[in-house]
Amino acid sequence: MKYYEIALLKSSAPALTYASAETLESGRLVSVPLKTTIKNAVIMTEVEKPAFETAEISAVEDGYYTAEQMQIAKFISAYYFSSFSEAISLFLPYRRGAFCGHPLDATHIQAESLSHGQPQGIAPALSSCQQKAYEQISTKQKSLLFGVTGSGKTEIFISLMAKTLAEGRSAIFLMPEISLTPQMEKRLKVYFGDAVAMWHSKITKKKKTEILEGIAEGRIRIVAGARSALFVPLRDLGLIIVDEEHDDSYKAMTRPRYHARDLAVLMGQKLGAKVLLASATPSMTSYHKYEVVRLTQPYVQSQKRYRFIGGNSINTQIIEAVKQNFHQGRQSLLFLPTRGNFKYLYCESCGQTHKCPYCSVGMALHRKYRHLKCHYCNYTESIRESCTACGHSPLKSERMGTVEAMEQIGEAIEGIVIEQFDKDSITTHTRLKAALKRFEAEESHLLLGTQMLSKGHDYANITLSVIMGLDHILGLADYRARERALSLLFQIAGRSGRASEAEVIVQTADRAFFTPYLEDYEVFIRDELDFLERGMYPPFATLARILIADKDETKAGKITLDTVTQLKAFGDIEIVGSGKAPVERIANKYRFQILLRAENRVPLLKALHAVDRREVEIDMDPVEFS
DNA sequence: ATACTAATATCA
DNA sequence: GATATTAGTATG
Repeated sequence: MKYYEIALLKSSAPALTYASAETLESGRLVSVPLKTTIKNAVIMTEVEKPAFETAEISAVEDGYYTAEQMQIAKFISAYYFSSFSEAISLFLPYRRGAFCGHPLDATHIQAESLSHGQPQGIAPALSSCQQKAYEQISTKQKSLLFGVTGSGKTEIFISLMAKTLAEGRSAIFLMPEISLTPQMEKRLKVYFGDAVAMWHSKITKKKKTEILEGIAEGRIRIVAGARSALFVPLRDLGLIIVDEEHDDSYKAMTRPRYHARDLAVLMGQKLGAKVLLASATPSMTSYHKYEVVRLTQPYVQSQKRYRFIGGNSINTQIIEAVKQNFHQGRQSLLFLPTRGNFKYLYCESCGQTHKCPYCSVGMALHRKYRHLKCHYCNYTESIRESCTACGHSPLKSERMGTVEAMEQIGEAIEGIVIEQFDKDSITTHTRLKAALKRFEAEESHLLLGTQMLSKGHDYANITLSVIMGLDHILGLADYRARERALSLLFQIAGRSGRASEAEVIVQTADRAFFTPYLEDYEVFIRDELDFLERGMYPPFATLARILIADKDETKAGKITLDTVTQLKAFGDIEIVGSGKAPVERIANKYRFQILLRAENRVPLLKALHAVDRREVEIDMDPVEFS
């Protein structure tokens, strides 16, 4: 009998020991009995016969994790403070393919796939600028492609993928959002046909099984999609592209709290694959850490005129601009960071805002559904006419949202058709496609929405962009507030990339912040890196956030204090702050946080591995501080 | 994670 | 005192 430590899949349980008569390698997929059920698990290491009773492994399954997958999972569990089980569960195991279980022979695949008659590997023609960038990228293991919207990054991506395939290797293409996948799928299919598969959480189970089969047989060689596409079992990985690399959606908000961009870089190094990060508004960290390849000359020349206006809601200036543009038969875009009618109700008499009973945040007004809704826990209640605290009536509505903006503009401009573009309205793939199709066909005239609008590719014909609510982002207690506000402005302005002339209206009280940077994001990056260096923020330091949440406020407070006390013993880390989280309560749990900083990750990891992790959640390299 | 157990709240 | 709900713990 041999004894093995195993990690259960899809579980947070610690390593357990099982017996088997067979010799099993690390990474092997098995099933084991636990309590009354059979669970999937992965072999970690062989161990001595333990003192306690052991059960026997019930079956050896045909899948396995490679040594590299096991090593990367080990890294994830150590760096992002998850169990090994949780880390390895991110990955999909390899399975014996159609080639009798032998590692796939690269030349074999190529001959196979080319014989299917797909238009594979025929790269697009590149402009001289694109060609230059392509060549620069080719010589480097990893690099950052910095190019404005409409500078033709996609052609470079496709050329790199074509080259990778021609070398008999495979590629992963990451995008920050599922909503971006359809457009990219269309473009990739033209060049790579059935060798491309899209992968994200909304792909059905059946489809995923099919794709995994295709991967195992070597038919599918490019996987494109959201974060989870990084973990598919492609063989001979030669290229990982992370598009819109600045986007915070790459950071997982549940355990393991990994950053897909950072992990892509690590995996590329480990697997000998090229890594390309790309953005029109690169993150400060990537700009600082990686070699920058610039794609300066826009593919399509687009002149932008910026106009700054005051106020904090739809005003005549906005109405007039949209109306004029509409009457000229052109399309507009309007961004604001709030959903519904209003973000909260405010009592002018006692100064209270109407709060969710389970969270310490205001209830948003959704007039259409005749209710108030908490955007943190989704609790809803009927609309209040008077203040809960003092009875004063009526309540004042604050911070306009998408629905309210639509109503006001719709009333003010006769005949305008507005497309609501936020997650209340775009709930499915079909709706997304329909909205974009209507807009493309010019059946609608104004795209009005939240963050969703900033992502994605060009919306054909937009000649006017209105950006509201940037001051709320600029005012966040977040060391990246400036970056977030400016990159958002650039991303939204970039949506009108194809129009030869476009106006951008920015509603802000802090015009002085934006003006110096409008022509060139790189000017901002240099200033901002200075600012971050002086303030000792990433990339010049490493941050970690500890989150404590409990129904019992006293208990949560005590855990926070105890943890702080424990951390004080470590002289080489700084406790930047501790106490109540900015959102004190969510779903009836009281939230506390501790923010830590160190010169680099080493002392931080050392200290954090000493704290009791049963009652706290550790978030390395946090991007969210609420 | 999940099944099982101990502890505590709820109730006739 | 019995039963429902919740919190805690071990799982191999």
